[in-house]
Amino acid sequence: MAKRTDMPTRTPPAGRRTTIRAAAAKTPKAASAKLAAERPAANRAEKSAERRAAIVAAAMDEFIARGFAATRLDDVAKRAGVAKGTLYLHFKDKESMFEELIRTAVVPLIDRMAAPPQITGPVRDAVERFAETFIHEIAETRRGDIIRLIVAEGPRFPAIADFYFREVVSRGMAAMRALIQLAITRGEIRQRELAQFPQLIVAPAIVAVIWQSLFARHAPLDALAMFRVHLDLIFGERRTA
Amino acid sequence: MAKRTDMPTRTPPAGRRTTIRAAAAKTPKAASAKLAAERPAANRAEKSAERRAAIVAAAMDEFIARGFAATRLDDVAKRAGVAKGTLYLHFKDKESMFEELIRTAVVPLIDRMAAPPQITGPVRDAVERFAETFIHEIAETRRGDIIRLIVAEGPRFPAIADFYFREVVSRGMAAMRALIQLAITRGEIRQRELAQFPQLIVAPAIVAVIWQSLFARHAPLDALAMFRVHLDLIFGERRTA
DNA sequence: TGACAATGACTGACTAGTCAGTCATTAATG
DNA sequence: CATTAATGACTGACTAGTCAGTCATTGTCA
Repeated sequence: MAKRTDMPTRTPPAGRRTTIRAAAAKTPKAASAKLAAERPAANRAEKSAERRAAIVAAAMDEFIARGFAATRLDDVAKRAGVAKGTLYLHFKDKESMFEELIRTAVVPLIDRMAAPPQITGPVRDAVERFAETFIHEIAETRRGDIIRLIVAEGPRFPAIADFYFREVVSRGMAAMRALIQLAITRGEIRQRELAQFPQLIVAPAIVAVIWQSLFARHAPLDALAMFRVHLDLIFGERRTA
Repeated sequence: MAKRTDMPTRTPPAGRRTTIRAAAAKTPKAASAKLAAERPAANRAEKSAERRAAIVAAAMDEFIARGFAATRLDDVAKRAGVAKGTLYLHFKDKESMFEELIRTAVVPLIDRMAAPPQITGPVRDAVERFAETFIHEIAETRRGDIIRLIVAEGPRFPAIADFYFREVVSRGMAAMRALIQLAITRGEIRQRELAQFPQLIVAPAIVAVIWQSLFARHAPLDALAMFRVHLDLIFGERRTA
């Protein structure tokens, strides 16, 4: 396989940067203003957390771009601006790194979904707000790539597929089903069978995510407009917004 | 250690060393012997075609199960019952093998889709027949895994994503759009905007494919029933035929 | 406060494999 | 027997994971 060809903005050779001798007004407690010239105050714990964050970000980029098997930890380290050994101070091995990464990345999804749906008006409005959030913050951002990554690697990482199903899919399905049922009792939705297949509500969003990854360059997709038409199908057409 | 981070249980080395002349002579264990024995009247061209088919089938299994990067050609050869060198008599390298494989596998999709939609009754019936075919022959078979494979590897194989978009997606979209427009003029579909997003028609089918790969074990999905509800949303409810 | 010691985060050369692709040798075919 | 097909041992490039050593930071003491 070809080696890296991109690798934008080569990060400097890590935090060697000794002898900076910044004219920092030394605080009484921390005489550690040497390396901390760049950032205000960074003690050991903070720096470690920063490094970990850098590793996580770098690993995310690489895994998304190449998938699990084709990602080289040397590249992750280089992109994070650390030595390879440092990776192993934060993660047991490549596989744990990958799984932990996915888990971390999925948490925002869960939080977003766990927010109470705010049903102060028509159910359709709640669903539409939900869809706007999803499309704006997931389908059109890097989080969408994570969903694609789960689809791609799920079969080889059952632990990840299980986790995702348990934490996101089944919960989201339950929430959707409740919403559908509410809408049915209110007379907003006529198809009672829809409650059996909450997947139908979110299917266009999933397709939008995939489309953006694979075909955006061929034919850009206005995911939100598409979803609004989809809602018209479910709730019946309506004019005002 | 090294890169033995793969999950699949490594197949044991099996019978090693020594050119086993005797074995090939008596039992149909050896692949070459088997082929020759089963098809007595196989000439060179036929045998070559058979071998190629065996390689294609084996490679498909491996690529689907492991993805491109994690698939070992040694395993493909073993599964196909040929030596590794034989692979290179049929394919230039691993990458060509993968791309050619996808292309080969996608042809049936195209053929299926290219079949004239047979609009002798309501448009809904045509779409429903189409969906039945799709779900029965793709979502519930190995071809569905190929779609997942394209989703998984597409970003790293633009040639494949391009090919798939050109040969399947854009054609399918055009066909769907024509169908929608016909249904609109006939009054079967009310939402005129649907013609702008033919993706909405097939979205549940795509989701079904992904669901089968990832979550079937957690919660089996009756894809056909789901699609019928979906069609009710689009065409309006109707009692079963 | 300044000097020295202890700590442990970080490094990167190195080990122990792995695997795509090659090619000399052997088998099959016509 | 002359070709062509097939084989599988071999090579070399590549990479996950390790670990002995470095040095910035922190703690201690006068």
